[in-house]
Amino acid sequence: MSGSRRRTYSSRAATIKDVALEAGVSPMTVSRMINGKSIKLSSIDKIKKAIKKVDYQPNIGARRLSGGRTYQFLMIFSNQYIAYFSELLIGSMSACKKIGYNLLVEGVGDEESDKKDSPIDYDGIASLVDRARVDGVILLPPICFDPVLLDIVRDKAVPCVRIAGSPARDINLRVGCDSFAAAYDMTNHLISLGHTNLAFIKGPVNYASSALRYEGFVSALRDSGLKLYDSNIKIGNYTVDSGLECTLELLGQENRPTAIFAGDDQMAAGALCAAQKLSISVPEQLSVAGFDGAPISHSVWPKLTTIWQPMKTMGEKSVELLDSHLRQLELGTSDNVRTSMILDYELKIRQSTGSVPTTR
Amino acid sequence: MSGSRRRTYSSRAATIKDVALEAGVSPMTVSRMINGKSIKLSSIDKIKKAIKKVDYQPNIGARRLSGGRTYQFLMIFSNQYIAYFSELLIGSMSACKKIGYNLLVEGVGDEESDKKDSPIDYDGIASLVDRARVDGVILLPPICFDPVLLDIVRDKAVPCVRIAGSPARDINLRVGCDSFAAAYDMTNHLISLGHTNLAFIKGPVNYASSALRYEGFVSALRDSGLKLYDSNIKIGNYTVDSGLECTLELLGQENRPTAIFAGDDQMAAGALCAAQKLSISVPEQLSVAGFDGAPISHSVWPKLTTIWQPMKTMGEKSVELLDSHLRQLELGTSDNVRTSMILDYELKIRQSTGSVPTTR
DNA sequence: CTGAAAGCGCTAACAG
DNA sequence: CTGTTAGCGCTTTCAG
Repeated sequence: MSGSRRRTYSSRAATIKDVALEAGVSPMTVSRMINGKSIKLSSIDKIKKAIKKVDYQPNIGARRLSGGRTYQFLMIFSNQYIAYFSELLIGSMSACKKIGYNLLVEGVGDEESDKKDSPIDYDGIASLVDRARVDGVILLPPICFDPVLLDIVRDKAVPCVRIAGSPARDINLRVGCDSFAAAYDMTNHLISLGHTNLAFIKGPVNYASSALRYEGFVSALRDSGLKLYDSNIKIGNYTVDSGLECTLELLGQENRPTAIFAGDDQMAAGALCAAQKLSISVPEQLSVAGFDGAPISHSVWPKLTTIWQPMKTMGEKSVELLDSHLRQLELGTSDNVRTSMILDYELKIRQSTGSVPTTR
Repeated sequence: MSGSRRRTYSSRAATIKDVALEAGVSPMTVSRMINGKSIKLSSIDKIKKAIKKVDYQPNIGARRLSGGRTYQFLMIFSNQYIAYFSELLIGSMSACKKIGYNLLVEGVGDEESDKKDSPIDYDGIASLVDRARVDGVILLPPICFDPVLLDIVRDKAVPCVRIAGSPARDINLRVGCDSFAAAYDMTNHLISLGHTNLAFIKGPVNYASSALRYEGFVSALRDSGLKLYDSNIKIGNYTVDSGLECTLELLGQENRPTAIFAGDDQMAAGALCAAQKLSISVPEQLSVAGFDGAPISHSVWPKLTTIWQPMKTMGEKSVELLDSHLRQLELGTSDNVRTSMILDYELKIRQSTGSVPTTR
């Protein structure tokens, strides 16, 4: 008969009491120390040693139960882009696990039809985005541009980090890449290949990222003294089909472009489809570039030249940012500063871009 | 002055007490009901209604603190297929949320190179797959076929559900689709289009799903009295590149097939690439079919005819299966039965398959 | 089959 | 700066 009280499993994990006993202080002092509250004289060392000695790890369950925090973060994403964000999700989950947090994930928007104007269940979200339920919110693009959602977050006054290419509204926390610079770089790559007649497929006009990417394109053109034809600007909606249609239009005109820079990889894949339909070979007769480094970018042929973004890291950083913000809030450290964490992107040159065709 | 006691935030979340009050029973009865313990007379209905009315959701922290369970499930997947499983992941997460569980997600295998034989960190996994840490494990393909992993799970004696097309080893819980039937159906679709010279690209030989899909293909051929040429069977590894290579070989031979059925959508996409490379138009000169209904299947052109599987539902069901198994264990209900939950697939006929070419 | 009592590990509130 | 007290929401005893 094993004399264990409850679980048949191994020995009980160390608690704050064990640490207190070992260090010769009260449990409360240990608790404060762990939470970085006010300062203790010299006992700080004793406690640290005690923690190590008994191998103490806080019990989230208990913390959540007693403290004001929920130890939960909520990530909100658009169903439409779920496959694209899986890496980011994994990154956030692993970061959460590290700091003893739980990650809730909520998809919004209609999965079947993205035709409708606003299929977002704002009320449902509002009930989730609440300090009583979560300590913080992570907003993924493109819903991080949604004004209604932004209002909800501000009204609920819950800490929030946006994963986006630009600052916005009242949300101070952000992690992202420099979309402008990335688009600028990509455009220069195209220009360095000899292209002078470039086209751009923008994303939806209400997404800030679309604008930034477009601006980067325009700036690079301007800085190289190249002309930008109005007819070379199309607007898609980040879907393969829209990329296909826009490209069909682009290639149907006289003096058609020799390089198409799509605002994202989906549309770039669509551009590839269009080229195929018209029997225009890529990259020999047409260069196509994407943006995002999405899985699809290496599932098509030719593989897409694109801007790769560190999705996993972005997921991790967003959680860490939220956590450190929370700590500062707790300590009362003033923290009304905008914090943007800008990560490095990578220009991935693959097979979909090449020199400008010589035969005209 | 708002009279709230602790948090300045909105109203407190519903507890078991609220439910008890609403239903007119003691909290204990509610607790028992939630845990499926012994049966209550008629109050079972009242409690159910009360739960809905007050919008009650169990507090994991509290449960974990008092009970012997960890209220955590662990999902293990292969990094390589992360994008494909995002839907499944979301399904599992939402199911977990519903039953008050926390979902841990662990990716295994090298992300960069899938060349190495076995880049799986078995020791790391072993320390996670432990009753003391998680109440159950969900194994995704293809790692759910990994013998070492299967051994670990059995040794740790932790409840486990596999998402797979076939039963295996000592793991009793499974959710999946009937891969054999699906492949059989797809093959018949191809045959009904008039094709008589069909090829198949198998997945890795050590995956049970590969074998089943192949068997379905072979059976359909046999049942239609069609001949199967050895040269029309190729083996890929579920990547675009392997699909491309296999197809190149397939189309390079004399008397080449008019339809290619790839074991998954990635390889089917590769087949499309190969056709494009050889200027063979799909579906006019060649039909291509995939399997999985992965995101990529509608990102390519022409869109892939494929077998769609209800990934989200599979994710949900896997959690529910684990949960009900746990309940039965707790109740002492004998439960050494194999439980397979087989979900419906759908044959999605899209643009990559068509009638057999008339011009030969 | 049901209820009451106790306690899981931790932290907010209040004293010292 | 520190300790005491109480209680978070739930489940495990243990009585009815």
